[in-house]
This record gives sequence, C-alpha cells and structure tokens, in this order.
Amino acid sequence: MFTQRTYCGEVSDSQSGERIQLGGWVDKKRDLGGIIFLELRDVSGIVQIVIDSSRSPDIAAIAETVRNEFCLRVEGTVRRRSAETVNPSLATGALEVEADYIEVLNSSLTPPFPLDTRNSINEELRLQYRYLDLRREEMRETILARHRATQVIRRYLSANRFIEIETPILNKSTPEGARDFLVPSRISRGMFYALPQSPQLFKQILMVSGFDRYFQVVKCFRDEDLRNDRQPEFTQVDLELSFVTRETVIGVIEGLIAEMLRATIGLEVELPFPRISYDEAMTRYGKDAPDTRFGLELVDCGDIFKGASFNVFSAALASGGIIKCLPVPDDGAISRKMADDYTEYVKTFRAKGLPYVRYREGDFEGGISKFLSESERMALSKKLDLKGVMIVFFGSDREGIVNDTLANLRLKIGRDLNLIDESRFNFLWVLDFPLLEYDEEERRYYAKHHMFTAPREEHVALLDTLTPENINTIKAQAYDIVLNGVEIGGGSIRIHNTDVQKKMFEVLGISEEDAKIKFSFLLEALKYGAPPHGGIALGLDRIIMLLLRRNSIRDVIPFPKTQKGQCMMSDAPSPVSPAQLRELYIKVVDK
RNA sequence: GGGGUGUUAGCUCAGCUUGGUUAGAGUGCCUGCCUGUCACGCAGGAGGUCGCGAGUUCGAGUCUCGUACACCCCGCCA
Repeated sequence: MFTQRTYCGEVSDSQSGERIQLGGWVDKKRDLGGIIFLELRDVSGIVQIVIDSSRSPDIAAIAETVRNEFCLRVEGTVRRRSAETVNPSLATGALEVEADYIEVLNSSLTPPFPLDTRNSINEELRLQYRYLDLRREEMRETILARHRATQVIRRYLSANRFIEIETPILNKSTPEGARDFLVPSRISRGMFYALPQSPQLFKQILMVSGFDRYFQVVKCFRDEDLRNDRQPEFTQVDLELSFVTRETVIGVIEGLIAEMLRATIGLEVELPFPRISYDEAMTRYGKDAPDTRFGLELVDCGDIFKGASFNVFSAALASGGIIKCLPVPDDGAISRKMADDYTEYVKTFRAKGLPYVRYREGDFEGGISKFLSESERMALSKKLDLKGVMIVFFGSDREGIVNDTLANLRLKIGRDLNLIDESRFNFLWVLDFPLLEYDEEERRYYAKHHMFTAPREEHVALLDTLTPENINTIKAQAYDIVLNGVEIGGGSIRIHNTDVQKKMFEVLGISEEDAKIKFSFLLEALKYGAPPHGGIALGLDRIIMLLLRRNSIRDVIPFPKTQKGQCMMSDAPSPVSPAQLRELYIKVVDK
C-alpha cells in the first residue's frame, strides 16, 4: 500500500512541492473548525499535517473523526510554512504536509495515560502498557540511543579484530557468586540447567580455542533482589583477549567508551581515564567505586585518638576498629536537624551513631567537642586543615562499617549541599584489588573478583603465608571501571597456570575433587596450551542509564521487571499446568 | 528476611494534622462552535467501591490493625 514512505521526522525542505506518503500515529489534533492540524508521529519524529475543509471537505470529514493514537496513512504535498507560522520547537517545524488523502488504518482507545512527557506517570501503569510508554519521545530516544550504542560496540570491536561468538544460555550451575536461575531438564530427570550469570567460563575456553579476541553483547541472569540499578536479567558487553596485559584491556575499553559517548550523546571524552588504586579509593572515599565529581574526602584519624579518653573512640580502636572522619564546610546548611537526620541515616549502614563536632574559627563546639583534649583538637585541626566554619563527622567501628557509613554519608551530603556537578561524566579505573576477602563468620576465604583471577605475579608466593590479617597485601590483576560513582564494568587477567590455579583452590578450600566436578572442562582445557588471557565485562544497561541521565535501569530496558521480579505487561512469572510439572518431575510444596 | 514512602476521577495531585452537609482542582474524555493552530481557543457535559479487609465511633477518605501492589534502602548481589 505504501510505495515509497517518508518518515515523519525526516520530511525535508528539499521535498517542498513533492507529494509524499506518511504512516504514523496521531500525536495531537487541533481542530479549528474550517482547518484541522494533525501532528503525525512515527519512530523518526513528528510532522504537521494540514487539512483545509473548504479545499478538501471529504478529507476534513475523516480528519474530524480521528483521535490521538489513531494509526493513519496520509498522503499529501510538502510545503514551506509562512514565516509567522513556523514552529521552532519541532525539527520539521518550517514545513507541513497538505493532505489530499487520509486513511484510518486503525482506531485507538483513549490511552490510559498521556503520551506527552510533561507530567510524570505512575511507573506501574507505564509498565503495564509498556507498548504505549515506548511511544513516548523519552522512551523512543532511549531505545534509539541504545541501538546506536550496540551498533558502535559491534563496529568498534570488529574493527579491533574481536569476534562475536555466542555462548550457551542453558548452562551448568556453578557455586559461589550470585544465586542461579535454574531450568529443569525434562530429558534428564532431576537435573537442572542454570542461566549464565556471565559467560565467564566459556569465554576463557574460547581463548584456549585460539579465538584470541572474543566479544558478545549478552544477557546475563542473577536471581538476587532487585534495586534501582539491578535487574534479574541484564546485558553485558563481554570481552576476553589473549596475549595481553591489563594495559591492553584498558586501552581497548577506553577507546570503546569514547566511541559510545560520541554515538549516544555526542560527547567527546578525554582519554586516558584517571586511575586510582583500590586501597586509595577505600582510604579517601570509603568505597571501591568513588564518585569523584566532588570533594569531601574521608580522613583516617585513628592516630590522633590512640589514647583517647572518649570511650566510643578508645573502645573502637581497642577492638581492632578504625576511626575516620568526614570534614564538611558548613555555612549553616547543615542544621542541627540535618545532623540528627544523618545520625538516623548512618544507622541503616549498621553504625551505632554519628559523633560530630562543629569547628568555628579555631574553636570546637557542640557534639562530642567536650570529650576532645586540647592536643586532640590541635592535631585534628592540623590534620584536617580546618578553616572557617566546618562540621566534622566521625565514624568509629569495624573498618567495613566505618567506610560504608562515611562513604554513603559523603554521597548524601554531596547531594544535599548540591556539590555534585550533574553535567560531568567522571570515568575512573580502580586498580589493584585484593585477591581475596575473609568471611569472619564462615572463617574462610572468598575470591573478591572470581576464583580464576590471577594474583599479581610477585604476590603469588604470598599465598603460602596467607592469614586473615595480611590478606590485603595480596593484590589481584583485577580492575573495575567506574562512572560517577557507579561500577559499570570489571575484569581481570586470568590464571592460565595450573599450579597457581591449584593453589587458589587450596586457599579457597575447594578440594581437587570438588573443582573437578564443578569446572573440570575449564581446568582440563587450561592444560592444552592455554594462552595467557584476560578480559572485562561492561554493564550496558547501567552505562546507558548514566549517559542518558535516566533515574533507573528500568528506564533503559524495553521490558523490565518490577522489584518483585514481575513483568506488569505479560504477568510473568505465572503458574504452569500440573502436566507441565509432571513432565519435569517437579512437585511444588508448601513452605 | 528487615526498614521507609506511596495508593483519592482515565492521568497528575489536594483534602487526613483537628472524624461531621453533596469528596475538589488541573488535565484528559464526550458534545457543540470556531480557517493558521502548535499545551489552539470558547461554551456545556459526563466521570469516584477514596487499593482491599477488619476494627474504633452515632458517624471514617480522615483514627487503629491487617493485607495487596509499586517505589527507595539494608541484608543479598560485584
């Protein structure tokens, strides 16, 4: 029916005088009686259609009956608008199409919510009618930007000799890491596949196979609770390279991200990205993914309070904890009430309280100031370089709690005081992660990244003298990339030496037998001339979310799940028939 | 598993503190008028199980308890 359709948003001045065909949806209708204006919308944008009832009464009669979101075929002549009727807020605003043919291809119910973006709409409703939500300009732009991003990823990586290879979705469940989504096997009674948390093992196998540069834009699955930036299924840009060091991986990713920024939001980014060590990030910001768009750094002041009379501090130090503080310039914005709110806030991170003092031109007042000795005051104002009017918050507890607390408090104050320049995109490499972490309760070691991550070569020997105390001296060849305080990717150079891998399993308390059952194929493969290799995975959804400044990851995923993991549109998950369950040898039991 | 916020017209929200006549606004929707609008304008009209269920009370949108759903956070996840 359409012989040569023109896209609404692409009607151009060069077509002036030409007769064109359009297909789209009624975005708006302005019926002035004798003249009717329709705004017709398709994936490319909007163009104004004019119908003059005195010149074409039949067409005007049809136009009168159309409503918003009717699907139309329109034919007519492109013409320039007179100077005083140009609409500068529309890309095609200098033009319009005088219709000589209108056909209602399909009528539409009145949409349950307005499709123009002025008002915020209940997200539940948007998700229920996602097909309408996706017609909104904001969502359309998001989907298109995401498309451009994935196109650039494929083009850039292909140009850099990466090969796109698919890996299985039905996979083997592996221990550790996130909870697996399981898929029961019908053919093998009582057996289960797991959906991949990432293609980790397979991409390493591909290195052994000699595909020295692999990539995939791939769905990954983790059965954990949802968050603003976490969905049970999400997309990774996954890569792996042979014969490389960390620097090669970093270089490839920096080039890729620069291209992605250009393609999605037209921004030039400065390379290379700054780098920080894990230790420094933890010291200065209290977390391994710092937001560097503003200052307010943490300062360790355990040394100042070594002999403190203030019980809270001395007790924390005595039990092996630390004391850090967060000095904040305060021109009165942090009122007493706010300080109290912050005390409540830090309790969510398991802090017992939030000691603070006010500093005013050399004097300490309020809060815990009466517990500070003269020498402590001196040392503090020197170490923190206190000037003018400031408020200093303290954290004193186990290291993890102090860092967690002050890192989050820093972010909250940064937002409250408007210290964050929202226009910035601060990329940051975080390097030299510890190889292992120690679980106090289970009294065992865990791999911080994963168990195939290589230690730094000069630290391999330290594995023999490992204790929970010296654990942080063993660094991994692991790296994260952070954007505005959000981890957007992480990877490592892998272990390709069987002896080192054995040692790693030993440390993690995984017996040779266990390892064989769980990863025998990878361990076997590594014995057949595995090349040194490493890689990284980027969280595509998160990157798009940050670049487009969307509020949540759900806003950049076409069909996301709610916090309870449900799809409001399709109603998944849902019960299945008893017959289906029987086939799978599955019985649903009560709690 | 835990903490918090919300749920009133198709949509966005007010009303709840201090229970009391017929639950309002804007917008959308419907009808009529209107030949240069672009958030068109003007006039008229329809539209409500105040999420659901108990309770307190002479009387509950409003107070209490429970519950469902959505969102944010802790745990979980890297």
